[in-house]
Amino acid sequence: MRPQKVLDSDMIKGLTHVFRSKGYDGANLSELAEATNLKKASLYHRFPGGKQEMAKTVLTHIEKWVEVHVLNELKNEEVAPKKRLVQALYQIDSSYNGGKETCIFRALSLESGITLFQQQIEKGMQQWIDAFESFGMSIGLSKDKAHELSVQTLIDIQGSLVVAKGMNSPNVFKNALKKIETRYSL
Amino acid sequence: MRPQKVLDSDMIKGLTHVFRSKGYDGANLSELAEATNLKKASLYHRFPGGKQEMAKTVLTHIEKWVEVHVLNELKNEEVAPKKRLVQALYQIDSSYNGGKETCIFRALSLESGITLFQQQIEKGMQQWIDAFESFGMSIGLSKDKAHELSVQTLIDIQGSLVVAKGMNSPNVFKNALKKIETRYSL
DNA sequence: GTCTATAGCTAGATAGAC
DNA sequence: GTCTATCTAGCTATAGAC
Repeated sequence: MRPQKVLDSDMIKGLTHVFRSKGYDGANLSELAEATNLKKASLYHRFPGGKQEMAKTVLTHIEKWVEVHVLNELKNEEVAPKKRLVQALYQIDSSYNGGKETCIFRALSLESGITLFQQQIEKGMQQWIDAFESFGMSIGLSKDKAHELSVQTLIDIQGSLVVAKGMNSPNVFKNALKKIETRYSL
Repeated sequence: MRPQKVLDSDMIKGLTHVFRSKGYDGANLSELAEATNLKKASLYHRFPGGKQEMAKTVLTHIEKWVEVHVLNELKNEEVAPKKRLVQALYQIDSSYNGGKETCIFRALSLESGITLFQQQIEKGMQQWIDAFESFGMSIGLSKDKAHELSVQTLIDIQGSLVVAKGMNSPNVFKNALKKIETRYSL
């Protein structure tokens, strides 16, 4: 077996960046190849399922990232609630590059993307809601209240990213993160 | 002059639907032609600037819609504040088909779209913020508070549309609209 | 596993008849 | 103003050498 020229992790990083900024239709293979430092045919060797498999892999990879950096962080009862929340929000902030990057769920939510990835997107969003919901309950909120707040948290993140992008003001996202913190009033 | 086969208003309606659901890259001319009940060449006759001009026209048209159905509605001091707000939210609800349709700003906010339409999208979002901000002030909120609430309102609308689409649950949007109403506590 | 070269197709856009 | 027919460039994907 000949060694890979590019590590899986680096390759996925490149694919992620392109799909996030361009969406599914807007991402073309020339760009995906360039972003991964591979040629088109090599990408097809690694992803026999083509562009669709590439996007799916990106979604799966992000799912794992969220599990580690959001879900587990929020659940870590060895750390004080406030600190847990702050740390999770910090991770979120940097993963969206302070509001300058788009969310992959949104980027893949236009018709062609949602048709192909509805299940994974739904699961991914549910993961966020579950994470914040269980955090809310761990600090003593009722299940209903915790659920409501977790949905609002996801809405705040997604909405502020859309507005930050559209108005070219990453601060809208930054402020939304601060507001999320205050909503949990710790 | 030979009469138009399709009215401007109907044509724009068709274009709007395609761009909203597919985004700029995902919308292709065959579909745009089909949705407008015209052939490709006829579309080019009406839009010499091609696809870009079509999308730009859609944005301009929506800008006008918002001015009439959101801005003017919220400003109409002949109607009681609560009623004004409820009416505006009702218009918003039906324009997004109860959370099933995507927002044009979001659909055109991926890289190729934002590159072409940044200015118009920014202006369009500012219009929403101004509308709700002046409404907030008209019911006695401070300028700062009114501004904060107006930004939150736009975030709630955009975010709930993203989540509603991703989770295939239009109710997320419906609930967000209700919450917006309560936030103005009238 | 990676590459060059290319197949096969569809995209956006145009020419010219009616 | 609308249409059929067509151009060219770009797309996804594959073949086959190394």
